[in-house]
Amino acid sequence: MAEQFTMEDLKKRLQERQLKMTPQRQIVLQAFLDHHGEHLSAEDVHGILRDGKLEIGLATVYRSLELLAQIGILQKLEFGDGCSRYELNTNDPSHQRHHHHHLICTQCGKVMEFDDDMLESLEADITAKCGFRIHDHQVKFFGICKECQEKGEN
Amino acid sequence: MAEQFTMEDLKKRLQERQLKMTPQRQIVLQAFLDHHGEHLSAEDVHGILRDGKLEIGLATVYRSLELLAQIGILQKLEFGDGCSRYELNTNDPSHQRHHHHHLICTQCGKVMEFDDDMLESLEADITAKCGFRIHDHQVKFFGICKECQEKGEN
DNA sequence: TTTTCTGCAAACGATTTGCATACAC
DNA sequence: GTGTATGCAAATCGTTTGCAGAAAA
Repeated sequence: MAEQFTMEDLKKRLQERQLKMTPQRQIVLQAFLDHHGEHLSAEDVHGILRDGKLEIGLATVYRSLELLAQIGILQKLEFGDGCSRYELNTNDPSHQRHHHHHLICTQCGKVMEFDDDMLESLEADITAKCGFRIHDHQVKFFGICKECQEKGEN
Repeated sequence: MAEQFTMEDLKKRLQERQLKMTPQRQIVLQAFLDHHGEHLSAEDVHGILRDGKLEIGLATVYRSLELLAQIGILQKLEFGDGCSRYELNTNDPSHQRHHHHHLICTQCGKVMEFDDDMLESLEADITAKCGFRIHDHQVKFFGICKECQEKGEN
């Protein structure tokens, strides 16, 4: 079963790599825990923390996001809106990756999610044919969301 | 059968939209025809044209790339290397999209391609469940390419 | 105490924009 | 001729970096 990351998980992963547990790294993770399921940019995180009266330098936000992605707690995403976004990974003890794809509406820009693990067979196929050892995949679908379709019918 | 775009295709698509056929737009398309299968950035295209003694402003390259993508001749790609890249679409008269996925080596940064049209069933599934009308998809696989695996074994 | 981290401000690089001129139609 | 496109340079915006001081281990 997929679970959420805790501060303890963060501490453990940092210690394993001789990295330090700092309040800044904690509050960046906290922002994602408080905004579960959202795709936050560095500016988003900075604003969320600022609103919560938690001061942090923007450069530190950038550094923390990259670090949290490197140690597997966050996933870096590119939706083509001019900035990198991140989402919380699932903390799955069985090491099974839990995948969802992103549905990007080309009209209103909304990003929805769709759960699916159907690409594993495709990955096996690619490895067999190309010798490419796959660690991860990202799938983006572009189209028009239900709401925009309904608006367009008027 | 998938075919290449020609200058006539470009002219036709421009005229359909009251846009003008200019030498700059032609040479940008020509750069992609001469570098079939490559993923070119704005700087790449600018350099290719400059090497061919074809002067063009960098801003015009950016504007042409965006325009060619909008009229369906190019496909915009994001590989997370800090710049947008474009590749030539296939000009398929039967309107069947011809898909390939990108395999990105996280070690050497090389981008390979893998032909596959297996996501159509997944698209139908998404449309049925979410009412999202899909126009296109992009799939990126991250992993280690064959060569980097062999180097790592030493 | 030693090493790493933070915050600030400056630097950076890709991309966009304003505007006068040039060109396609 | 009319409206659009180009080229240039300046502006913009997300992101990175150098460095001195602060904090974790």
